[in-house]
Amino acid sequence: MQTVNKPRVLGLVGATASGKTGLSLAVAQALNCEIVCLDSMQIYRRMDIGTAKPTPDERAAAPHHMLDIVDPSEPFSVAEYVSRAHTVIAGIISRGRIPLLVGGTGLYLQGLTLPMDYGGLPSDPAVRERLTQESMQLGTHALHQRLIQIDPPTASRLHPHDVRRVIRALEIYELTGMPMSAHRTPTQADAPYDFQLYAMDWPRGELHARINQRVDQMMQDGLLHEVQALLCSGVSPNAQSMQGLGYKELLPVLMENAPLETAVESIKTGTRNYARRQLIWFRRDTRIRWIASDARADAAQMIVRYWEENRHEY
RNA sequence: GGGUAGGUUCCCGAGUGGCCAAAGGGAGCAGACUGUAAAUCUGCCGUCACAGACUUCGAUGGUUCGAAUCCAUCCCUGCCCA
Repeated sequence: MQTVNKPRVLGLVGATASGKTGLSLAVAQALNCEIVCLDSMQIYRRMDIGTAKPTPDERAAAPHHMLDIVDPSEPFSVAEYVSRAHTVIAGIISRGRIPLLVGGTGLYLQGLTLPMDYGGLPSDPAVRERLTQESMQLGTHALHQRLIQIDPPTASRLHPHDVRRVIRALEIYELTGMPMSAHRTPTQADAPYDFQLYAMDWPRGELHARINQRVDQMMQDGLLHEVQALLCSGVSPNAQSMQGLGYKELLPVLMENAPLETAVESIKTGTRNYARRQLIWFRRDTRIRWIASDARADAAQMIVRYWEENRHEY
């Protein structure tokens, strides 16, 4: 393939609560890896319990990167993640060690894989704001109609209700003068690394049980206090970080005295839904090797063996 | 024991004679996805040999051309009185 001269990168992806962290530590120690967080919420400081961030002990087992890199009151984006992660990965490689991506944010993996062409185009707050206003006044359908005029291929690809994407498509046109569909679409061949990816496969029912259990554990560990502390420190309830699972559901409990039980219940269902979306996303990534339930125990050894066997292939 | 409000498809919950396999929501399942992605959005969701047929709305029987909707009896649940 064309991956011959590309640096190799290990990756452990998959649904929440599928056991990525534990496995990552085993692999990292066996191969002398440095772990790179691939998670859109663990990047935030002071959000430890709700994001199931690796503990200090776990972090001591191997170097971790891309954790605690932004303040919860600040916004963050894929592109920002990608550019910082590329730097981190390059550093690890230059140190002669192996980068091990660990996390469940599919879009971030895609960003690392494919150059984000017009994705390199920052969102213009003014344009974004104006389009958002328009969508509220004229309705989302009106914006979609406009998109049909300027960029038929993208308009037909996007559902009229998908405001977020319709707005971004319009934004790209306004900012570049070129419709979204006219920009070139990056392919797998553009990937800067040779990825070796794994994900843990679980029977759906078992995964759900693990999720429920994990949420209960988070509550016991003081998730409510964590959210409260964030609010007290001045983080706005509207902050992007507060949209995270486990955070957004507890806000009404703290601010409006909503019942805790139902909030916890909705964290669980929200997390289950999220896991399903992660699975759907990763399922279509043919590079990923799925570790079956019965192979879970030897997963680390298998990953290590495979890595070493392929060392001299190029 | 008396009174009263109810029992609807996995859950909540509309529906009070035909337009009802039955609104809506949730769950579940499938899918989309390029600068908010733990987000945003879409589809399916009684069964089947599925442009049609079949079985459902606590149970049984009845009224009617026709009932989840009306009547009778019975079973169960909440609340109030005793």
